[in-house]
Amino acid sequence: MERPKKASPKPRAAAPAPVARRATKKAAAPAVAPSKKAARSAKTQSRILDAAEELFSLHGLDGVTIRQIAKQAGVDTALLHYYFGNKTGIFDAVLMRRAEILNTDRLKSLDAYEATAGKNVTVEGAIGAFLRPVFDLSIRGGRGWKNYNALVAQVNNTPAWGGASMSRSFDPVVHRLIAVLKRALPKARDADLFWCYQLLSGALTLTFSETGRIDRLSNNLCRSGDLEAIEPLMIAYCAAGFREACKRK
Amino acid sequence: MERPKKASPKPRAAAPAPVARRATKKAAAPAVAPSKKAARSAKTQSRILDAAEELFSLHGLDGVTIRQIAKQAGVDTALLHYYFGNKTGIFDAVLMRRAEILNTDRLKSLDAYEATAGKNVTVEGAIGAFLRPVFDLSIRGGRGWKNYNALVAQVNNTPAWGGASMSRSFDPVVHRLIAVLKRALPKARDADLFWCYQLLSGALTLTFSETGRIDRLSNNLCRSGDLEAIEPLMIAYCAAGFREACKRK
DNA sequence: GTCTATAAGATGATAGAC
DNA sequence: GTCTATCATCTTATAGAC
Repeated sequence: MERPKKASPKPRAAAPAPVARRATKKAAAPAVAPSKKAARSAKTQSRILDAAEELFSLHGLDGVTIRQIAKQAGVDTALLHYYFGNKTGIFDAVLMRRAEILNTDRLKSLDAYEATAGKNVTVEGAIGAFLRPVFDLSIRGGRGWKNYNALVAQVNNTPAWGGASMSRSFDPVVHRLIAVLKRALPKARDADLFWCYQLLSGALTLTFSETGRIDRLSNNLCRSGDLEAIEPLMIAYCAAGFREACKRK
Repeated sequence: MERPKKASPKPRAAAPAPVARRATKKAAAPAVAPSKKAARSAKTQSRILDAAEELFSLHGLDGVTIRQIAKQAGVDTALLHYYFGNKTGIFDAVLMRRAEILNTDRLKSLDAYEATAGKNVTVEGAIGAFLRPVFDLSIRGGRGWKNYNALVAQVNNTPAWGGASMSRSFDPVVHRLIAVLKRALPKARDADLFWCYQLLSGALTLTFSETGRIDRLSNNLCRSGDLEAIEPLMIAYCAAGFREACKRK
């Protein structure tokens, strides 16, 4: 987003950060009202983020206007600025909202796998523990998670607003995955493990982008949205890939 | 690109298609001038497409304005409309320009491999024949090919302007690849082959998007642009993946 | 073929009423 | 907290001079 734009004339304090201000509210207000208002506010913000998430996942950061988001969320554009400051503020909020949840799930999954596998860590097991949470959320988490994953696929492949966001969100948990994989592949070179992860990452994000291309390509033999079918196949594919590519020298 | 825009008020004949018009030019013109002019025109169009290719590869269709393209190409915006009609006309022209070349190279490569391998077709061989042309062009074809490949990576992962374009450009040669692979994996189910191709496609396009993420993730142990390093590793990885995933039932 | 000028409208952002 | 109204700017696209 480094388009040559008018340098925002008045760089006033970006967003009033309503959540923070709520704490400083005068205590004279009725006991029930504040929490009720807060709940309402949280709900509105959620609606805004849901709408933004869906639109961004379809058209990318620059393909969506503030007005479109506001319209789809059923609120006024001014509210988006009130809550999130500007357009990139909305975009970042969309990305952060679910990243933490996914990271927590993945770390728990890897921890649990390592604990039960003990000395017998396998490549399939490690990759499965890494992939299962994101498949679970996409399959059972509702449309929001599907939209989020499709958005991540775009971010992952877009230089301008891609690399940095992905690193910030996901690098720690990837390092955790690599550490587990090293127990199954003790002779593998670090560089090869990272390269293999990149191949896994590309395969994963394209799968979640669900563009419908595989449907056309296969004459409807495969369906983009059929995540149940692709999950076990992907684990087998990537595990074999890691094993083979990491035995080279 | 289905943003709610003013439906272009005057749907006049899109582009004057200057190349076509050249043929109908009055023959009274001097013998040398027409071809000289044509060469100049072709060069200008090339410059425009080069600029558009680079900007689109960085920011996507909606992240680039006609003015930016014109500025980078060193020409006036009106010229872009003259040659390509509108913005999507430029985008399509960018995608088509190199697609044919790449497809031809790939088909030749697969034909040559099948001819020399005879009965001994291997998964590595087929995938190598499919991948080598695109790696060669990216490594030795200059910056234009790098930009094009990065753009394809975005298109591949963007639902709105993704699935259809990719199918139109690349489905035939993918079917050719699958046909060759079937000779190495005669027992594989068609659906599994298509799914595996999707995993290969995601890995391939992310590699060419060169977002710099792998550099950060690996603390500069791997470099996004180091295609020579990733090519043999990718062939080994994907071949092992195909073999393993296609033996399931 | 290329440029100047401009139409016609969309966009991000803000101020201020309630 | 939410809405109305609006600014200043940017956008695509076209007409017409040369």
